[in-house]
Amino acid sequence: MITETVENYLKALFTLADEEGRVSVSDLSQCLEVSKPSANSMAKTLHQEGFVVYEKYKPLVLTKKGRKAAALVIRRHRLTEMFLVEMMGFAWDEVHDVAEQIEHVQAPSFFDRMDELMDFPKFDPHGSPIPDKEGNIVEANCISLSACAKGDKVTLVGLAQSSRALLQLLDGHNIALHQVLEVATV
Amino acid sequence: MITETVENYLKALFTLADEEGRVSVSDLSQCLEVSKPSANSMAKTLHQEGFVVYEKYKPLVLTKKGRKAAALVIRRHRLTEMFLVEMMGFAWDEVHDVAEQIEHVQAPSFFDRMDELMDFPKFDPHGSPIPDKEGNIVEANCISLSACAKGDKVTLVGLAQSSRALLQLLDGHNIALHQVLEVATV
DNA sequence: TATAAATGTTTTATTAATCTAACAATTTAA
DNA sequence: TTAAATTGTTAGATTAATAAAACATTTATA
Repeated sequence: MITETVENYLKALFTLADEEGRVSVSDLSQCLEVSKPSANSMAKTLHQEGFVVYEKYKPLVLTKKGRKAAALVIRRHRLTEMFLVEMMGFAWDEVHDVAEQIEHVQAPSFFDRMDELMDFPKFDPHGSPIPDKEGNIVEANCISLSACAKGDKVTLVGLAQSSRALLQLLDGHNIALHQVLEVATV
Repeated sequence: MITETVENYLKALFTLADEEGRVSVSDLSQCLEVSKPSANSMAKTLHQEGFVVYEKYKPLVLTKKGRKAAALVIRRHRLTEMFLVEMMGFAWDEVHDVAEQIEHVQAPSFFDRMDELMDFPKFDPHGSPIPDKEGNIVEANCISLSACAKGDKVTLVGLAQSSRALLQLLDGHNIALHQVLEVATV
């Protein structure tokens, strides 16, 4: 059975690999706040289990199996976040830590039921796409704020990061998802 | 921080201690399906942490601290079971395993919100009392079926065990909680 | 009460995950 | 192209939880 720790490493790999596809042991260790030897040792384990391709002194690359496993953890995380907000009345800046724990629950029917009760949402409360049951994830159809020009009228559909600080900052300015905004400065 | 394993031992102790108050290492190991050396070793740990009184060759007895900690795990378990049934549409024989996992989530607000959304239920879907936030648990105001006489009209308010088999047997006879029944044989 | 059965304990070992310290390889920059 | 910095690895130890084997104690029974 896949351990909680392995699931966390996979999730980190998936997130870090977003651009490059390749993740250094150093980045991995930093992201998870563990020592480099820990990340190194897990790299070997993940390679043995077929979740990553890994050779000494080379960065890690998720295999198809690893990518799918990671996407399914992220699916559970984002479904949970959405459930906490939509069905349980939590604010979008309160759900991360709880979801971080619930994502490891081994009970497909639990997440299926959440999904159903919410009528199969496609995005989480921060606008991030929810992978489907096969681990497929849709590319967000959007442009980043830095690519906008002054005066552009845009709809906020997602956040690249969703740290508590950022979420609360947006709250403070009464900015929420799906709102139409005008770019004031570049 | 109290580990998941410790929480499971405490829960077992609380349940087994129901009558006697004293729990043998053997019973504990059987209940949790671990070896006797494992249970023995945990007995020492729990004693060191002040959750039980334990002396070599003597049965374990929960301290006040241990009883409270155990009751709070059971509170989370039963709140979760109730939530799964009342708010998520699960059947009463489907909730045990999921609750077994979710009970370990470290997020008081999550359980508080459940409690609130259900309007502070006092019993779980099997009629077992839900301990309050201080770990106090009400004694069920009921008599056991074996103490009934033929012809007695009774209301089913709880189950001493809630194994899947029993729950499904009751389902098969269309017997549910809070139903008025007549004792047919003694 | 002597013996068998049950129960409890110690010792030793394993596994997963982690760390520190020391060392090796690679990359960057002078 | 050598030196410094960064990055990666190995070796050795620790912690929590577990179990098997061997032994000790307690309890039950003949």
